[in-house]
Amino acid sequence: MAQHRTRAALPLERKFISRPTTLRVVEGCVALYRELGDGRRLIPDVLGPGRLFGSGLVDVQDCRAMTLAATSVETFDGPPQAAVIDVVMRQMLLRAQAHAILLGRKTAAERVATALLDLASQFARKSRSPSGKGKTTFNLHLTRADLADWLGLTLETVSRCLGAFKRGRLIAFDHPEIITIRDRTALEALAAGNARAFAA
Amino acid sequence: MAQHRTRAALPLERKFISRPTTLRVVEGCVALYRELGDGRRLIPDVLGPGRLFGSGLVDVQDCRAMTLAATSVETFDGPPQAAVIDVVMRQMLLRAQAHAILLGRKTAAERVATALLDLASQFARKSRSPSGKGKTTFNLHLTRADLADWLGLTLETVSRCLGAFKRGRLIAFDHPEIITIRDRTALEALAAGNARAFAA
DNA sequence: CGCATTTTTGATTCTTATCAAGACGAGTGG
DNA sequence: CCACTCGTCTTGATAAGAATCAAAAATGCG
Repeated sequence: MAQHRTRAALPLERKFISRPTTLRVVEGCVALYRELGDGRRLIPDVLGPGRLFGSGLVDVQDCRAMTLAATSVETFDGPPQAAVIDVVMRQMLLRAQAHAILLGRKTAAERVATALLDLASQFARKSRSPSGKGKTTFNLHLTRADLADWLGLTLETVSRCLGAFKRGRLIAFDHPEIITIRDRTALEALAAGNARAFAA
Repeated sequence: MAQHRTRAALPLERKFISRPTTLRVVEGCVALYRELGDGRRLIPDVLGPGRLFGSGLVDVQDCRAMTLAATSVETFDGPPQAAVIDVVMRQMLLRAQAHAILLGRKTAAERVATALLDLASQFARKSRSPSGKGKTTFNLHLTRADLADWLGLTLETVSRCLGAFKRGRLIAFDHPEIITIRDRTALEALAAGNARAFAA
């Protein structure tokens, strides 16, 4: 599936990637983003380990990519195989459509719940202690502002939602970047649009 | 580019398409849509003549398609060529990302302005009279409710925006479905996010 | 010519954005 | 080790934008 590849080892902190190649996230987190003329910014997708991106794939047009943590990526020398492109594009499109629903028709709380579940699935640590059933802990690589630009909200609203979830025992966190999911069922109900609770 | 094709001639009015084939819009208008559990609905894309869609292409997952006017489509017998899929997917992804920005970061007026320009480019009538410079007239195949579901708004807000544009001489319409663009420049400025005017 | 659907318009409410301080944490230099 | 500072996060008060509720006007259809 992969052509000749080189480990690029970019332990960049919030550096920018603009080279025209295809890349795969090995560890860490990459966010695609676009800036409007004025201050507005939008992050259409957040990529965890295993996800592919690069020119001619995803950041079509004028999207840029930025690493949000100590991140390493592999580069592919030639253009990737057509079959690979197809699979990745399909996944991107699927995610884009799901995200469109989120942006167009979900409340703030529903958006944050959806985001938490997505990030948990991409960044979950395997260390689920014997006691923890369904409890997942993961590193939220995004700041509140990044989350806001991903979810079409403001950073204050994101913070309020996370606070409300914490008070409601859906999640837990001491450090604002290390999140534990305590009640996945409730989060999923929220994300799906059931459960009208937890206004920001 | 096209394989053996048959004119399917579906002069359906808001009928539903669910067959697993690849289709091309010949004339009329097709909207892809998804329904959430409760009443909420979202239209991720609206397709005019020339656009391709169908299974394994666009309405990936559980998107459905619906015709919004007397519409005819061609069907392709086999699966389309890989190159065709690639081009179409790329276009869809591009549009999806642009739409994500609209949904995530634009005001109601900006969204409606963007939609009008998009629809004008897809459905413009060639009959630009000698006097009309830049004036385009087109048939808005979508109802206000459809527009709302496309733009992540309510039908009332859409109606108010259109009314505001009409009063501001940006557009004109007597029949609510036949729209004429009178000031394309202003609309484009609005759509781009400049010009803070015309709150709903 | 009614009847049903869509559109417009108005009044009000709600959610979220905006504005404004603080609080917390990490890193720096004395 | 301790101020100091910068960036992020939290929290509160207020405001703006769009949703909701409600009811007319158009429009289209049988």
